[in-house]
Amino acid sequence: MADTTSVAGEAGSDGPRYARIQKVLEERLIGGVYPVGSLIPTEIELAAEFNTSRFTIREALRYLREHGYVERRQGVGTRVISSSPHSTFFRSFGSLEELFQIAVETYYVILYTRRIALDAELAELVGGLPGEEWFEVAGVRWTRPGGTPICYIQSYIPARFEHVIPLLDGHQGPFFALLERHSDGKIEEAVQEIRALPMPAEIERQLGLSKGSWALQLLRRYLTDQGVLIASFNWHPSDQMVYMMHIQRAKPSVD
Amino acid sequence: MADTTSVAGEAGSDGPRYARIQKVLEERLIGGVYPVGSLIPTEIELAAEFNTSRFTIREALRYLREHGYVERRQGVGTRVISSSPHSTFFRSFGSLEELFQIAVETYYVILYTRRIALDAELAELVGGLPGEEWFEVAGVRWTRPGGTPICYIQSYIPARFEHVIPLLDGHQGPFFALLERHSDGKIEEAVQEIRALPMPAEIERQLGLSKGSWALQLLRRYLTDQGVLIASFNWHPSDQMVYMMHIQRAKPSVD
DNA sequence: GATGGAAAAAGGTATGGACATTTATCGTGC
DNA sequence: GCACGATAAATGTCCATACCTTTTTCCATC
Repeated sequence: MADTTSVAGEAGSDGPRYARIQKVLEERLIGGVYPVGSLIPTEIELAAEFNTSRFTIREALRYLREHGYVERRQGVGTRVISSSPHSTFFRSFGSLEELFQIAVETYYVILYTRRIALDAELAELVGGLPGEEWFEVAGVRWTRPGGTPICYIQSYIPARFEHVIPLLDGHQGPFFALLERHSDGKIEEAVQEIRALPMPAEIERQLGLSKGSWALQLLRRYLTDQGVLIASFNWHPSDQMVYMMHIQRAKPSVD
Repeated sequence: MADTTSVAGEAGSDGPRYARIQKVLEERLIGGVYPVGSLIPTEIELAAEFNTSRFTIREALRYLREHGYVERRQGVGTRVISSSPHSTFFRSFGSLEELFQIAVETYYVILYTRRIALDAELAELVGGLPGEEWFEVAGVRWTRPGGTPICYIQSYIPARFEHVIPLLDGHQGPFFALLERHSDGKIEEAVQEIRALPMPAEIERQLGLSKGSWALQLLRRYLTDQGVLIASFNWHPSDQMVYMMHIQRAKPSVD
């Protein structure tokens, strides 16, 4: 009866121990034993309950975190954020997280920069005045250098950031964000608006694009159909991985 | 000089040790020091090289695996499968892996089953004869129970599998595959063809679908525009996680 | 009451060891 | 030559322990 290797609430003895603990905890999360918003017991407590080591508990919790059940914070604890799993695919895809991923995990190549005068439509889009002088920066986002092109992007930068434009020509990098750090530590973003647009045919030819992957087709079609998608990226260089992203539609979609 | 906490090839001392080792190994993978197809040094060897423990090496290798650089097999070693990172998103989405994920990570609810006679178009689609008696099974795939509907699916099953049809009515489960295991161990698949179709409006109403997430919109639009997408799933119950999937277009798309 | 620092609590990182399980290989015996 | 078993090698799992870092709490001080 009291098999020392058994796990409370889980009779089966197949597979590694952390997997069984994982299942037990998952059931508790789904069943509401650990309500959304609450803190679950600490690693030490769980290790005591399941009569195992902290290592094993951590392996189980790793799964729960990667499946979107909990978030963990040093000094605080493990908080329940969902009572159901989110596949990586849908969790990211159904929210802004996916675009966040695209922003930080992909590769941006700038094709050209040019000085423009805002027309009426652009002025409204970027929050400027018609006739005002801005810079237009065009680029293509890739899955990785030499990988699959994702979308064609036009960004708009106010003229007061003119001094950064030379930095842009030929820029290639994992992402694209222009920031100015002022003496008081405040960070100002140069790129005001980024439009993801259907890729012009000539650019497609120029880049020698094969008829793209699903990712390209889907994303491009979505962005196209939505009209315009505006995204502004903010990057905090002081922090290793703190990115913030705000996305809004330029015009309400018909839905 | 010979700081014991430093890592070969990496001068910086910021962040945890495994993160620095991670970067060094990543550079070697990108740079071709560890060529694609080869086995990288074992955990023990790496631990010795970096003067650290196996735990730390494993943390670093975990990252490399999760980013698509290497695959690891017990009893064999760690093999290089790519010299560049693949974001989870694009790696899966750009290939069949994504649909594989959808197949195993989502939830299938069968709406109805009915007996039909093949018309000419269907006959060609499923590889039967016009007038032949088959079964049509309609269902909706969800991200999870009660989650987001992904697509509406019609499946076709030859009449000789009639005995399995009663099992289907009301079926709900993580995936949908009907298999027969013969006495010789051979496995035969009951479901011949699965069509992903635009969801009928009445079903949408019946299910009370909110205007869906991106995932729904994108996937549905893609499937719709492609006309018909045929997928056949094969499931090997003998193996815990061996799924095979074959996908082909019913009709050549215009591209 | 506001401030600052100490202390506690929690997860994060790391060591060193042990044993289990899987896989490939090699040799032996048939 | 083939089958089979032993063996070695590599990753997988697990333990006990220690210390670090972050966050919160709370108390003493001003």
